[in-house]
Amino acid sequence: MATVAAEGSLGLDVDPAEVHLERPARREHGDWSTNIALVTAKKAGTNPRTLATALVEVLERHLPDHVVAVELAGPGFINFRLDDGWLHEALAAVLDEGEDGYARPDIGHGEKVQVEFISANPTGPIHVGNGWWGSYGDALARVLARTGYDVSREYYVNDTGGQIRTLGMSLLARRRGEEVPEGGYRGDYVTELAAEYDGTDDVTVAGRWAADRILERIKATLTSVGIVFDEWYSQASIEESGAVDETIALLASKGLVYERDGATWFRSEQLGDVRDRVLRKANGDATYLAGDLAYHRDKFLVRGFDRVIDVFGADHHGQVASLFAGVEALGVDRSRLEVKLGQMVSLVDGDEAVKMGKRAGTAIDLDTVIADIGPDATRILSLMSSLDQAATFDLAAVREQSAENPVFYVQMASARIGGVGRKAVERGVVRASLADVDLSLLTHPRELEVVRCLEELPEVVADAAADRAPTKVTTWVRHLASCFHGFYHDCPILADDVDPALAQARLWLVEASRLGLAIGLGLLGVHAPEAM
RNA sequence: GCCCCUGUAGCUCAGCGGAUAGAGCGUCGGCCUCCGGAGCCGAAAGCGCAGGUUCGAUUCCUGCCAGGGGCACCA
Repeated sequence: MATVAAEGSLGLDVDPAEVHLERPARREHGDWSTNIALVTAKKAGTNPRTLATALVEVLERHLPDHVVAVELAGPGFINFRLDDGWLHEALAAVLDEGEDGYARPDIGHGEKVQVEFISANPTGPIHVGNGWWGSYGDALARVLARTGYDVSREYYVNDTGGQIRTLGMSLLARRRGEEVPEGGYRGDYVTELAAEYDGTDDVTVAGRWAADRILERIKATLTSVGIVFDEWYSQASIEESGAVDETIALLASKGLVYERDGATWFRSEQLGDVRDRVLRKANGDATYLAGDLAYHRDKFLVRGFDRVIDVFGADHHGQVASLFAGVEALGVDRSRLEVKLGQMVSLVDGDEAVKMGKRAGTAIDLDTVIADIGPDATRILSLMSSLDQAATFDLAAVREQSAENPVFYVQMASARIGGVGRKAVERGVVRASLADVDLSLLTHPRELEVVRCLEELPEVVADAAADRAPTKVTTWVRHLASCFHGFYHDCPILADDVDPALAQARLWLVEASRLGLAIGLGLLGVHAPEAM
């Protein structure tokens, strides 16, 4: 606002996309800062410092609300120093809007978006990577839901095809008390399921039965870490509905399909893929790609999602170009599809590397990790690094040094907040209504730091949504916890020598902290315990 | 060979166009008559290499080096 007023009176030609009003990294650079002189000087035919000096003079003649000083700094930044009043107003706004209303920027405008994630084949327990990418998908969905998107979470169940027959074959072998043949699934869970199976010897029937049982286990595992879905979409249902044939026919009608060597091919190369792909094999089976294209046709053209975000593991990178080619071929603008690839996750346990391999049954189950370090630690750890980072986690460090775990650091803040509430009750202190409390008594640097942090949350949430990066929320939550611990350490709330009016203001600051933590942890799917 | 991701403090990770690059663990040194010290304060220590774009690059572009992943009529 200040910059707008200034540019008006000087008649500058500014590019709004380049001009930023931001919080400087360093406190001594003021509360807010703008680079307007830096980016506009060349067009104005002058140098940044000269232009900034002129702008500062204009601004000093009519200071905006709460601004007490405007300064030229560094290469041409204009820094604004505010009185504490703006922070008190910000705090009041946080409390006024509350847990449901605060930090809910509408950037989605009701756009209908589907987030598809995990979608692990129901041929065995899900592994740690699924859990990591699942935490991402779930948190992203929560962030999008908070920022005005109409979100649907979906798990695509690959309950058909060769792998299901392989699963059935493995199950039947175990039931006969034999070894699982080469290429089959050898995990102990197959043996356990075989003992319960009393159906026919048909491999598909046996496979389907086992897949159903395994899927139930997967659901239970995911539920235990707070990951839930709106839809479990069956691949078999797509094939059985005839949608695959319809999709191939649709592509054929556009001249994008041809026959060769007995198979049906998709001309994906002309749409950006590295080569053409098979849709129907010589044996008559549809390929995974054909089913996936039918599935995406269903997402965009039948169910009408404006946007689809697919979260895959990096090991599925090879199918991305084909998918984009297919979506475009179906007449859907490819910008409506986003594919997020989660890099591989590796675990170590002290000095020992933890093996990851699925068919051999040596993969570390997500269940095992959850049982080891707990659901909250599992979730927050998986949301500490970005999806693009091939992260390594040391189970021993999280387990044995649990007191030093970041989860505990954040939850400790939550527990301390709960402790203040309990202590207040114990001492008969009742929080007065906000209208009767003077928040301007909050002048301690530690108190103001907490407010500054809380004030940033709406922007953090908006950035997390726009960048599809829920990890930004994790960073913020840890920062808030840090600010709160500092405040808690230096600013007694219920001690005898604290002025009652100040105690009231501090109680409300504690409440605002609780609220901020609840919003942040809620977006991450981590509990905010009142006691530990 | 081609495609994607990553190289930031001893270790694990944030930051991703701005002014003196952050956190946790580890190391070293302080703080408990006080609401949970599972905390707080301080110190040492870092942007793989080389060009380019820019007023300004850890951040964007190119090349190189190193690591991970992918290139099926499997899913």
